[in-house]
Amino acid sequence: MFAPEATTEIAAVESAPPLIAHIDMDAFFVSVELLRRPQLRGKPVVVGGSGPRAVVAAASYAAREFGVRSATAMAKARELCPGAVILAPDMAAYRAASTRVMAVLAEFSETVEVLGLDEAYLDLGDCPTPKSRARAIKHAIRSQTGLVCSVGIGPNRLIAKIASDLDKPDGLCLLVKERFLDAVGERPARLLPGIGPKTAERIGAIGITTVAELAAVEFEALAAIVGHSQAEALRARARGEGSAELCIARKRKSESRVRTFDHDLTDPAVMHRELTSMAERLAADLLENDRRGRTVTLKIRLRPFRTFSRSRTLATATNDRATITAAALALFDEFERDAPVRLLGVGLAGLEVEDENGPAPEAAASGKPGTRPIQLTLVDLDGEGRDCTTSN
DNA sequence: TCTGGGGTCCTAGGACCC
DNA sequence: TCTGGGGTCCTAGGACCC
Repeated sequence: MFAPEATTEIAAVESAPPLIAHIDMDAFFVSVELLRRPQLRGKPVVVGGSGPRAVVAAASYAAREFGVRSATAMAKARELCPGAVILAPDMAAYRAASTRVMAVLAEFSETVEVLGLDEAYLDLGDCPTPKSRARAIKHAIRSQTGLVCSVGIGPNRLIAKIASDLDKPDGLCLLVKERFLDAVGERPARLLPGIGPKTAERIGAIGITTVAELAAVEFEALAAIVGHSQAEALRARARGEGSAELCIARKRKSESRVRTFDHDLTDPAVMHRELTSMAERLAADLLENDRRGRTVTLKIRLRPFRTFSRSRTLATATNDRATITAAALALFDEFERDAPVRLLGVGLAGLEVEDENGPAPEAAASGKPGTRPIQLTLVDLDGEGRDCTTSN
């Protein structure tokens, strides 16, 4: 179905839109652990914390057969699968493995959008033989890292992502737009990214449970329950419509540290200590990367599970330890608690990047002193650093 | 499913300005 | 002056994703 080399260009113009591949590592954290513990292959293995409130970070396929999934409470996971081997997360190892995987992907395309540690989109352009390209990618990842992935190929990000999920693990699936509803129309609408438990329940209330039903729903009926804007987005997704633009240099917009306590806290002095410690770690990391932000956010979760946030925007961006700590403690002291505290967190939003070229664009635009403000502003307008979130 | 940690985007109301 | 409309910023909460 794909044109031979000589007519590639014509084929691309006529029918073949640029193709996107979605690469999704299979049971990533577990698979990294298995590299150094090969004797556990095929067994139920769970990566997760050990505290009373820990959850599963990753489960092997053998463990999934017992009903253990990501985000299952560890206590529940042990109950479901008493024979599971439980391993503590080793994020440094997973980050290192992720870096190796992404390096392999970079050999195949200049345009790679990394999403988290275990996923990426890759622009295949008008590749005439996308399936053999995908096989080559899978083979390279396996031979260079020892890890297995699933690849989905489609005309846009949405279809590529869904395709990568259809054939897991070790999958390879190419899905064209025309066949989208044939392939997933009868599947639950929950399959679509952006439809979580709440939205699934809401649309279920008007009788929509499958992708095909969502694709065919009368617009006003859908808009009445999820709003016009979301209705538009959901229906488009159900029809396989989506963007094919990748963003290779996303800028982080906020950074935070949160902690759920093994036992709920009631002593304000202890909470002050915890907040101070988180604010200091946050500030240290921001300082190390030369990032500053203006809005300090306090996150607080009360027993049993009520979550609140309070924020304050400062006059200028900062990464100063004392400033962030003082703002977080002030927000905390102003908050009226009526129950013990399960979680506390400190965040900084509205981040600017201060890289080697000079101050962040905001600072440059507002006339603050900097080394080379004009160059940076220009680079940022049309360079790779362009913020792509607006073009989606 | 007694529910982690680190993110993103969206919505909605109020303040404030012109 | 009894009262418009648009734009932007800030705050809080919700939903979702990996």
